[in-house]
Amino acid sequence: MQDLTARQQAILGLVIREYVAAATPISSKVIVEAYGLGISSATVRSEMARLEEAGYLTHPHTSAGRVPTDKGYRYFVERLLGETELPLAERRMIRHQFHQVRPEMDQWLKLSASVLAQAAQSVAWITAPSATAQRVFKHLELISIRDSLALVVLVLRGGTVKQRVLALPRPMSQEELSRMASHLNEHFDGLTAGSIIAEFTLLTPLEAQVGELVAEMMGLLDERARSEVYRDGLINILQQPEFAEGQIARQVFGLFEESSFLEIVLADVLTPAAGGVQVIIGGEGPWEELSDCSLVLSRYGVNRHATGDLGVLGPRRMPYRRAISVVRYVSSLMSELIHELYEY
Amino acid sequence: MQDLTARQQAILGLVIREYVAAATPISSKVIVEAYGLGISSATVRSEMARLEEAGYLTHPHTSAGRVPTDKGYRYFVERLLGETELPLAERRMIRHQFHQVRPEMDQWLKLSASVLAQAAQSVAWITAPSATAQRVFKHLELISIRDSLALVVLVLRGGTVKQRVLALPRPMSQEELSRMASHLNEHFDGLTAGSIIAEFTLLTPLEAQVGELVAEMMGLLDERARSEVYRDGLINILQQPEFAEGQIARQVFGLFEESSFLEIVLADVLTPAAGGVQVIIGGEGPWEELSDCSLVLSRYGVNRHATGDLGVLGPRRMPYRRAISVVRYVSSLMSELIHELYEY
DNA sequence: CCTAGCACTCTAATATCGAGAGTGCTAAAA
DNA sequence: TTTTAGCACTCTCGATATTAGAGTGCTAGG
Repeated sequence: MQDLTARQQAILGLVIREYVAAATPISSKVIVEAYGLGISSATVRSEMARLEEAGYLTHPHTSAGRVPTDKGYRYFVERLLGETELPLAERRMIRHQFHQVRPEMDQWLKLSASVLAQAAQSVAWITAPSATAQRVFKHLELISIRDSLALVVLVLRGGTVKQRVLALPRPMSQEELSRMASHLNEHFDGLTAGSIIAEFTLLTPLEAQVGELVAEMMGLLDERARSEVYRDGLINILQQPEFAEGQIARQVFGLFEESSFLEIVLADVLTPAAGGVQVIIGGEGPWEELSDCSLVLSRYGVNRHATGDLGVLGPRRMPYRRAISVVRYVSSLMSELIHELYEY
Repeated sequence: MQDLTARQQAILGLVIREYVAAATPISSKVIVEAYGLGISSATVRSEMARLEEAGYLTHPHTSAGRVPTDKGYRYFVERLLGETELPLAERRMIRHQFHQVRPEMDQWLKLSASVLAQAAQSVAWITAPSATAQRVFKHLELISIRDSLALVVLVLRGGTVKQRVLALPRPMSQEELSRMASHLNEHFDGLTAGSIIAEFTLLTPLEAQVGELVAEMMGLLDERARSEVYRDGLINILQQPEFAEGQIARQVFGLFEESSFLEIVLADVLTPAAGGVQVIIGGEGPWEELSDCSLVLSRYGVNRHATGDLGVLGPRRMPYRRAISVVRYVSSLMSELIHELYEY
């Protein structure tokens, strides 16, 4: 396909801008009235006809205005977006919010989802960062909850903390538990889950049992973290006129709630091009049910150590520039925070 | 109002049953065809007319079937419900699910919401149990995450565990931290948040700083827990024909997402009659937006120690018997689990 | 007191119609 | 060659009319 003229680009851009705002097919008249290009509606019409021929616009029916096609949106996203960095004021505000909350991962995740949803006026989600590197034991603590119930607190190198309740075979005092913990700390220091299991021969049966739990916690981290998805702005999608009739909304909703769907997105789309912001427009993705939706997503985190995914989902008629900006910014902010937290 | 005859009760019950199932006004014909009472449709009609006169049924318009009023539902819930215990098989299944997950509060809460939503085919929510009794310090652990960042793990009497990251004024080794922790454990053992603050004069500035954090964690527990609400089944409400048009669904949705709303429910409704299952039908509650919804809710937990709230929200046309059964059962199950956990 | 029968009412679905918005084309103007 | 004014044409959308039928209320007879 040969490229569009500057005027065609302008018109395509304006049609998209208007359509995103109005959610109704855009006529040539609207274009000339709203943005006085120095041309008449007839000229706009003929340009529109050419854009339609080239596949960037389409017609719901003969006497209706124009609507962008997937190809049109795609061109817009790739060629006409211009500056996509979030304005400084907004960056400041978001950053400020992050400094307001307690410096803990779940707070950040919740806030990320909220910021994304708010800024893009779409549904937003973010997965907890999961380690892509081998997990390494750092410290273990055993705390008596009551007679034969103890709390295992596990700290990994990098600062991840996990806790789990352990039923003891017999009542044990805090002193006993502390002794056992310090013994295990000596043994396990700097080891991975696999090597911990190899140590079992040197331990008492009870210690081995704790070790097994520890290894399990280390191993399970990834799966568990992956299933931890924070969502926000579900209500936003109901506001959109394309989902006014519950039918479609319900479908999307269901698909989105299903956690497996997100895993597939990650696997299929994000892995190849980790880092940048990905945009999936309407039917481009392999999901029938999402053919009326667009996704803007990105991977965040520190490569080879801890990464997660985040993004927003909205109608095809999405404010792409805004969505891309905010996804990019939140993604980089989260990466930064993780970097700080892990202090590599 | 004088009481209904047995036949009127039967007809009222059948109308409600049918209406709940069909979501469409119920005619006299349907009643005699579906449930052959030994009477004709004309008789049913005249009984219906009397029920309408008495305020239990209503007419959308002259030539439509009957629909229950709030008063009709109320009568049904209070007088016609019969056995409301969940069938044994179902109780077993639910209990089994609870024994499948890890014995941790957040797992239970998540599962509760899911079970409620599933069983009542409605939106379900549950708040984390928050202590109504004074919190008492049990144990503290300080774990080095990296140079000048430590993890504070706090265990309260009763088994609640909370963790928080603490920025240290200078780098400290694990040994130093452990020493400080054991020192603080001696000082704080068995104290409440208030008494902990009184101890500060006997401590080093750094220890006092940790103590302050601990006191804050103890004090904040309630508020924090209250804001922790688990939801499930949001999709179910979209299935209901009364919410087919996004408008109303959106309203309810928004109200429900707003956490403040739940607090009000708790305060207004549950406090007076803690324990039993409460049913709020349609416009009975003070919320304009929920005039088309019904709530079935209950408080769970161990009185004066730790209680939370749970419930389901659905259209007025709700399967009350089922909803009440499952709310009651899950509530009692959670109470039991908490009781076990706290082992009073 | 119950029921069969019937007139009456109101909805919901379908068809019809006209207004208006918007296009595509053409012929003239730039 | 490109732009524009003008106009015929098309199609949707909302309003109105029409109709079928579901369901009631009433009455009179069992």
